[in-house]
Amino acid sequence: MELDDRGVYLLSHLGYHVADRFAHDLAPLGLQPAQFGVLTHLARSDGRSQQELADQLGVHRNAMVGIVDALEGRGYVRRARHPLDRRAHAVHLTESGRTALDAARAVADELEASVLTPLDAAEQASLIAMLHRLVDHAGLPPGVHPALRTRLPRV
Amino acid sequence: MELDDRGVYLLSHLGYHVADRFAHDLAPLGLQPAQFGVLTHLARSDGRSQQELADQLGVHRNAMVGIVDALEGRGYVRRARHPLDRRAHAVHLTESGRTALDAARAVADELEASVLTPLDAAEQASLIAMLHRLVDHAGLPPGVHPALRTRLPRV
DNA sequence: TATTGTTATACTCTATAACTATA
DNA sequence: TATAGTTATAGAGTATAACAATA
Repeated sequence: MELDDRGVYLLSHLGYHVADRFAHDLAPLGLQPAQFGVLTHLARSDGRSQQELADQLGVHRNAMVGIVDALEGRGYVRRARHPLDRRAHAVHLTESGRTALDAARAVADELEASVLTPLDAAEQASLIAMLHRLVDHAGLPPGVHPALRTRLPRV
Repeated sequence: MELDDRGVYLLSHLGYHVADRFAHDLAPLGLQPAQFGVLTHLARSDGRSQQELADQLGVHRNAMVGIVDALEGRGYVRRARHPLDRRAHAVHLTESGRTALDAARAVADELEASVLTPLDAAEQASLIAMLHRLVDHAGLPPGVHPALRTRLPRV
């Protein structure tokens, strides 16, 4: 049995490749995958505290400081007073953050199309459905995974 | 479009998870993924130099020193004089190295079965065939991928 | 002059702890 | 006493450079 015939090998190989390409394609927008993750969460529910964001992304709150710093430095989010807890910051998506998120999503769509090119529409749907079942079975929490944790594109 | 519906997201999420579990399951054998990779290559063609092994695994020769050190320390390989080049070492798989490799392959088989449990035999074959096509299309070199580069199981 | 294996160094990342201000 | 955010520190991991032996 060759390495390349194992599903686990193919999955991890392809998974790393895709995560790597995503980080690389995202770089021109000044975004890292983890930062994209934060923008995504904020788009669904704005004004989260850093601790909440950290929990949702599966990172430590210490690391979230730097992520929010970077996003704020680019004007993609702003820290505001939290209405219920004066210890916490309410992190808000700005207009340019919204624009950046849309651009990042376009990058993800292009990558998706590029990676899945060899499959026709029915095959793509079938693949995604099967991957979904595997993810569910593995008990992986939605929206949180190690590739989003850090990772700069290597030059 | 939710994150979880993207193929690229599912692929990277699952890929990282599988690589992580493999490293974890391999640890009791005293092997890291990269070391498993070296044993696999030696099983196919014994007596390679460290430089050749480094090329095949996609790591730097400096890093191969430590990998071979670890394998030699456990008695899984031995460094011998290279018949053609006195600068180089010929790395040979030992009997216990062969045993360890077989055990590691069993670990990989168990992981494969565990991960793919939700799919019936036909679906598994279909998934693997599609992944194969995606890997080929992405131009990923066989037998070399980042997850095999290092990675200790996190406690 | 280039290459193999090796070692040492520097750099990056990550994880932990510690501090403050609130609760 | 516990928690949110922050900062500093230490530890691990990785990459780069430099060296001796040989080609």
